Amino acid sequence: MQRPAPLDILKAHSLPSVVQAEIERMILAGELPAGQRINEVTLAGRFGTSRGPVREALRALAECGIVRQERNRGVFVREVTVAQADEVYDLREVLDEFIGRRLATRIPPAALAQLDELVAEMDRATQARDVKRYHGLNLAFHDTLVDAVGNQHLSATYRRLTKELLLFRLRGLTDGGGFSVSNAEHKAIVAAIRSGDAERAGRTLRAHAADSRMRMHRAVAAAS
Amino acid sequence: MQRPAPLDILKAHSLPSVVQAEIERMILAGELPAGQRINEVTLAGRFGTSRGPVREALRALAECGIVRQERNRGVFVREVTVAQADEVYDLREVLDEFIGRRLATRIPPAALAQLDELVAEMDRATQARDVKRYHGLNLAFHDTLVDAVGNQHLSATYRRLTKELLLFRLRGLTDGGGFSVSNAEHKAIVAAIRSGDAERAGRTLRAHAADSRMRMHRAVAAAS
DNA sequence: GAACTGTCTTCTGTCGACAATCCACAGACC
DNA sequence: GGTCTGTGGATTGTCGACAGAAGACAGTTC
Repeated sequence: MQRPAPLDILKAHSLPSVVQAEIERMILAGELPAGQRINEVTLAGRFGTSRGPVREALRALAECGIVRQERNRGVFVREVTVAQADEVYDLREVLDEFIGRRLATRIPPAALAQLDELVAEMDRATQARDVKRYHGLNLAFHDTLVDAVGNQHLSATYRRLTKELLLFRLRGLTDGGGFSVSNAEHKAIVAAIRSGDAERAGRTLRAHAADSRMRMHRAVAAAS
Repeated sequence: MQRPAPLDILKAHSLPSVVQAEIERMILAGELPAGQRINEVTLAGRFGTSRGPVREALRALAECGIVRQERNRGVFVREVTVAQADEVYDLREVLDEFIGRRLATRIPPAALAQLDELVAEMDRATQARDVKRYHGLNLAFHDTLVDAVGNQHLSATYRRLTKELLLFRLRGLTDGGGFSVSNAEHKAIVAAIRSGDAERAGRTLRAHAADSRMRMHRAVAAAS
């Protein structure tokens, strides 16, 4: 995954693009709570633009499911239900298994090294009790996995689903309960991939996704 | 999958929505060839609106990958390369297998009946040598399959991929070579699902996707 | 006291206009 | 003759303004 030249970055990022990215960041960071109504003029004022670019950005976010649009009523931060999160987990299990099977037979050495590094970092974060850093590393770990496959459509699909799950976790229950994902699972994943056994790697990654879903259900049950 | 009340349809379909749907239709119908530059004023004139709604529609289409936006240069109908189509097929195989496994154990009777009906219709279309009708029925067959799972995220993801493949086929080679997909495969799929054997149904559907990919490669090879 | 209705405010939906940018073409220079 | 540069037209990016719908509030009626 090579990144474009610095000059292209400035040219590609039009005003609506950066507005879109910023709104998405605000939502995923929890600054705009789920269900919250989004006021166009307020946002435009915050960004120092007119409503046009804001509307285009919101339209794009609506298309990828981050916000919901109601005619003549405005846009709202999408509220993800438990049932919908379950649907997403169904897909994630399938995609994760695919990722595992593929990587077991053809993972780029650089990606494998990066996974080792991330696991080590997560160990350090665990020792330092740095939950926030651990969480970030965990996301990076899965991003590295999916990108290592080298299928951009897969990466895009996976990221879309991940965002939705992130949105769901913001729905109130702050899942934050410590190091929810044990690093041992991550080590098992890397080991399975390194073994070259497609079946085993696929099974391990699918189990990881299933565990994640189980934790979600437990958190929901505990909150209600 | 219940459809909204008639009143909601009018209320939900805002002007940018219908513009978006119409542009998408024009592209997927081949009226706007791949790589073609899209002129905003022309489109706005055709729809009798100003450029605002058209811009919002294009923005949404760019987000779901139908068109490509270049800053200060305009939007172009997306050109799908063979490599990208291959990526999509990788995903389709995985999703199709999932669909098969799920449906084998829990397909709604109504959906199964509809599949039977569609297969019968395709037989009739084959006898009548109605290629266009057969193609439409084929799309409906797969739509019915994916929707029968009852996972809206799966349906949305699958449709996105299908659109991209449709876009690819429009790229010049008109795949049109008769009844490219044998109805025998469809019958095998329905039979496998009806048997309740998840393994078998998954395998059958995955093979169907793989065959589709092979046909694509052959068409490309023949065209070059 | 509760429900209904009319008005008022706020916000979205849409439009036309202006500025900035890019592309094509013609002319000049080497 | 080929390449570079300057100009003109066309198109996009952005803005401010107006019309219309939705919701809130108060007044009225049963």
